[in-house]
Amino acid sequence: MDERVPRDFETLRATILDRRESLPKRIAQIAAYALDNPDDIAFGTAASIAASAGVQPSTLIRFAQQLGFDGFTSLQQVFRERLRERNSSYDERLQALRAKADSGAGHRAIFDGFVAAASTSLNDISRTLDEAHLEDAISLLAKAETIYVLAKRRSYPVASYIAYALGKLKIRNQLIESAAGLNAEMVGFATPADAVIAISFSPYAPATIEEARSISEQGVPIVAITDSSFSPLAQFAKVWFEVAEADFAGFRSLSATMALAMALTVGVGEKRRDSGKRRRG
Amino acid sequence: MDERVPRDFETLRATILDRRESLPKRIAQIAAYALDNPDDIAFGTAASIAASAGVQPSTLIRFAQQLGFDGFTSLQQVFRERLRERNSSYDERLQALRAKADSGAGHRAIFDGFVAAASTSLNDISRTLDEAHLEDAISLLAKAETIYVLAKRRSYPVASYIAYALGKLKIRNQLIESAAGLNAEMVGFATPADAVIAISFSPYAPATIEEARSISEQGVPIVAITDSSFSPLAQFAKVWFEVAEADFAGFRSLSATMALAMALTVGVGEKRRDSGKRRRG
DNA sequence: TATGTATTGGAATTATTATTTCATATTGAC
DNA sequence: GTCAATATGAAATAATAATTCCAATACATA
Repeated sequence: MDERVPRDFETLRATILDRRESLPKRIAQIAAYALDNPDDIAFGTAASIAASAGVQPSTLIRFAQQLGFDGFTSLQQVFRERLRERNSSYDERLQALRAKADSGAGHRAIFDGFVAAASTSLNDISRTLDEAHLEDAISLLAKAETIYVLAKRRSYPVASYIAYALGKLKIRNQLIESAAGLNAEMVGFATPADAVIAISFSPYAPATIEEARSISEQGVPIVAITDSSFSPLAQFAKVWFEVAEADFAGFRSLSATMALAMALTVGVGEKRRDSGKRRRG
Repeated sequence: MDERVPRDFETLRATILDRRESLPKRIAQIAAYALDNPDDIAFGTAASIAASAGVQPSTLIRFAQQLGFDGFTSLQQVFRERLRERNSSYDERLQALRAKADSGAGHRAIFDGFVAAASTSLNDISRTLDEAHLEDAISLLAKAETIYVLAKRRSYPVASYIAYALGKLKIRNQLIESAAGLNAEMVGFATPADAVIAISFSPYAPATIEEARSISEQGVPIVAITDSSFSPLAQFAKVWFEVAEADFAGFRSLSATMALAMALTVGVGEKRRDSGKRRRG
């Protein structure tokens, strides 16, 4: 028999979702209950679970068998394993990660190091983010006709994600790429009715700074994401955010910057939807 | 009787620690085991736990009774409740944040949501990453003459960061961009001596899949980062990673993918340096 | 509508597991 | 060293829980 039994929760979940349509009524009922209340499956007895889900214990067993398990008990193992793996608290794990990464034990340690750096950065930013700045930045950007997105090198991935997200939200935007010498002209099109998101970290890419200066001289408001108050970007910006990313193996995390970037993007999307409603309503 | 039975894990833990000195030998043994392996207590049977701890089942029951429980079963409830709460905290927090953001509770909630999604994703991946796959992927990539990086749309920011990092590490690489119809030719240059990092998540960009297929038919080994075993990328890949990113407000986090991408990149850098040393030394 | 097939409910059966019991061992006080 | 009190081991027993079975029902097909 090539019947492949799901051994981890995610596979199991996918399998259930996949077959959902073809399941008999009562089996589907217990399937839905299982995905909605995985903890109950992990700890309950066949009888108690069946009762909560409104079916007979035998149905529960048939459900398990239909998925390839030989009974309820082995299905339950998967749900228990899931809980087991989520066990240790976040801080404990982070601490363990740091220790392991420091001890330099193979490639897993490298990975752990990046995870730890990302987590640290996220922690930091959620502590230090200035809410008023966030509101200001979003208001400013929401009013813009076109949002220009300006970033090079290390910050470029963030810019490209912003551009992608703005596009999906149907917000007009222009990514200022460094393909040719066309940037200067592109920047020249911006007017005070537009706005810029500029991202740059030390060592600041000279092109980014130059373009930011030039665009701000045209009276275009800038929202900057950068790493210190000494950053040249901070001087040109109407609103700026200080984001401290932890680094590992010479590369800084992008996770905090990404989170902020997405909050700005989605925030602008929401603000536009709201004010659109208000204007129309 | 004013015998106060600990109802939550922390109280229980404190109680045990408090009485540690005065407990009989075997009871102390099971007490230590319980605090060291709380998960085993939560999921095991009296017999299996007793065996692991090196005592008789009856001792386990006596231990429970000494703490004021009326048997092993009620002691076990406390250990199960602990897991239940731990587990729900993250998912529930994310869920709560989503609800809060939906209800239009300010932009800070959106930001918090993205931070939580990123944290959750990092949490997940550091739990589920397969170390052997990581080693395989790094070995494979370290041997490549040129590393091609293939990703579109949502995954593109990751690809661009990989390309940036590879460049800084002086590792020859080629980002397959979608600027023009040149991709097909670019892909055509790859040989079995090269390698590909391909990244794609559901809904898989057709271009990515097509290019991955064609490049794998040329015998170029592929390392894929994708989101499920059903992904078409998984079929073409020599090594593939399953990364589950949490989403918020319709946008998935990239943090886990980024961490993995950086680990691959830096891992390849280290491996090359090492084997370079060996060759020269 | 008739007929075979798949699904379901509920009780009987089997299994697993917790608990109790009792014989034995250990410990500490005198 | 002896005695009493306490602790422990091992197996018997009780309890709980999973599974199976069969009759009843719903469902689809001709």
